Amino acid sequence: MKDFTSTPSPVKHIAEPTVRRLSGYLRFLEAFDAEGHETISSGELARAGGTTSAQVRKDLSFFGSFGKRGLGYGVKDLIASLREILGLDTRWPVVIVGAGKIGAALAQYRGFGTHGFDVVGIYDTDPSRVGTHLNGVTVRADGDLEGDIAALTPRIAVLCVPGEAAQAALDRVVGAGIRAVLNFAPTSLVAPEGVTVRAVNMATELEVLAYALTNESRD
Amino acid sequence: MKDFTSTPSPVKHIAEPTVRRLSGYLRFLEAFDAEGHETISSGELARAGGTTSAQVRKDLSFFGSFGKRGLGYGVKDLIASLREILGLDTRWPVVIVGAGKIGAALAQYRGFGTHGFDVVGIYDTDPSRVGTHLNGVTVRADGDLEGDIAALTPRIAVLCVPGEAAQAALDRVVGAGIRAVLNFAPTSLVAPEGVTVRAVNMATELEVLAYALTNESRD
DNA sequence: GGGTGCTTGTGAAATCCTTCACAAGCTACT
DNA sequence: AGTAGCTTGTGAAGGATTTCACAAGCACCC
Ligand SMILES: NC(=O)c1ccc[n+]([C@@H]2O[C@H](COP(=O)([O-])OP(=O)(O)OC[C@H]3O[C@@H](n4cnc5c(N)ncnc54)[C@H](O)[C@@H]3O)[C@@H](O)[C@H]2O)c1
Ligand SMILES: NC(=O)c1ccc[n+]([C@@H]2O[C@H](COP(=O)([O-])OP(=O)(O)OC[C@H]3O[C@@H](n4cnc5c(N)ncnc54)[C@H](O)[C@@H]3O)[C@@H](O)[C@H]2O)c1
Repeated sequence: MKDFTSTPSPVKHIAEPTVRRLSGYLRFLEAFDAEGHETISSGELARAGGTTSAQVRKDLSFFGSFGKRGLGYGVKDLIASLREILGLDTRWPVVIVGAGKIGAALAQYRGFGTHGFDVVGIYDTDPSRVGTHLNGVTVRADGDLEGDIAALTPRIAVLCVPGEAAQAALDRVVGAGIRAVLNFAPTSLVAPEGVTVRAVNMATELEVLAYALTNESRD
Repeated sequence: MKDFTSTPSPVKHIAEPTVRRLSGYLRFLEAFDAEGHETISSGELARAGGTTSAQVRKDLSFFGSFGKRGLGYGVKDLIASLREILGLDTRWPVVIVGAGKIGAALAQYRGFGTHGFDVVGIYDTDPSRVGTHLNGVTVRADGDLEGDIAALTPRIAVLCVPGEAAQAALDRVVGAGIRAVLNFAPTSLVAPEGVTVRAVNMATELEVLAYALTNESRD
């Protein structure tokens, strides 16, 4: 054991790849649980997550001891622990900015809700879209954004506006108090310190694939 | 200079994070070029890409010397070099499997085309969707998949089918010769050696944000 | 033509992440 | 109760990536 006298919280600093893997473990465990399994070994989790058993154990050991030696991990227990670690023991209200093709698809995506995220508002500048219904949520005018964020206190915003409008949309949601943003526009945004911005960039994903195909030379 | 007598190709092995950053540089450079700038320094690129100037220079130095000391990098030259490195000096035909909300949004996404990827086919099992047009491409029956892949020789497939159907869809496109896949279903897939599968997982992205918010304790 | 100010390219150091290897611990079975 | 067979948890080693720091090079100006 280390000398933890100066760190009251048990968590020091977890790298993003680790958090991504934890999320992957959680997703597989939910399916595994639905199949009726009671326990799982680090090796099985590793195969599902595309990593190694040692990596799985290391990842989990950052947060405590969840397994039983000789047996493995209790599936339900591990799900609960991972949910708590990831901050999913509460539901997260989310706003979507931009009700175009991608914004609408996301608003109607049920996977959001089953993972603890609730779309509480979706906003668009186009008057012809305002007032339409998407999966129970009504599209509202973008002028309502600040007031709604103050009232509904979502902590995450998803940006689905055109690239030219993305930085302005980010500035607005940040100004309204949002500190975590998922950006679908293919623009790199600058955010103030303390605001986490993650980008989902289709072009980058395809380019990584193109690179892999171009350089598939060896083993 | 190193001793390269045993490596005919100048590229040894580039980590995926590096490729991702290169893709980001390229995207910013295209916008920077459109604004009429002639040159850019590693520091400017770093700020846009959320990294450091040393990182930018290291990333580029894997592939050669593209800059001029005291001046920076020629924007157009660097764009051309990055395109070649990433394998974007040719166009990539792509097939989409699943013409639902996400598949349709992607098929109509113009950003695909402007980055060198052409949607040459989109497939669905639902007879009511087959025959509809999306951005100039007609939805075809999923039975046409193998024949079309043989005829059109796309090398990348994008999976937009429900989670239960994703592994089967992967197996089919791989069987038909595809070796690079972008998966939107929230399922972890197993692919044979030599096939690159990348997953875009909304739940994971949001969970990383939730984790960041939950542990936003320290800078 | 020499000096000044910037910026690149790159070894070396530092940091971060992954893999290895094994003692410790649990269960089940004889 | 003792033993056999797995599987976890974790220091230590190993690799990989990032950061540091600085010499070398170019342009512009006086
Ligand atoms: N369609 C895709 O598959 C896809 C894929 C990846 C990324 N993207 C990106 O996602 C973004 C949206 O794409 P899309 O295909 O949904 O485009 P879209 O044109 O269908 O939708 C954009 C919507 O944003 C609205 N809008 C514009 N400015 C706004 C503002 N300031 N505030 C609120 N709403 C605003 C528009 O009225 C429109 O309804 C783009 O940046 C695009 O590059 C799209
Ligand atoms: N909608 C979103 O915003 C969103 C976001 C992230 C991930 N996803 C994932 O993307 C996938 C598709 O989501 P969606 O919202 O577009 O669902 P959807 O139901 O609108 O579309 C799925 C489509 O796939 C077709 N399909 C089913 N089996 C098929 C097969 N074997 N071959 C070809 N086509 C087949 C269906 O007919 C349907 O048209 C799902 O796995 C979902 O979890 C969706």
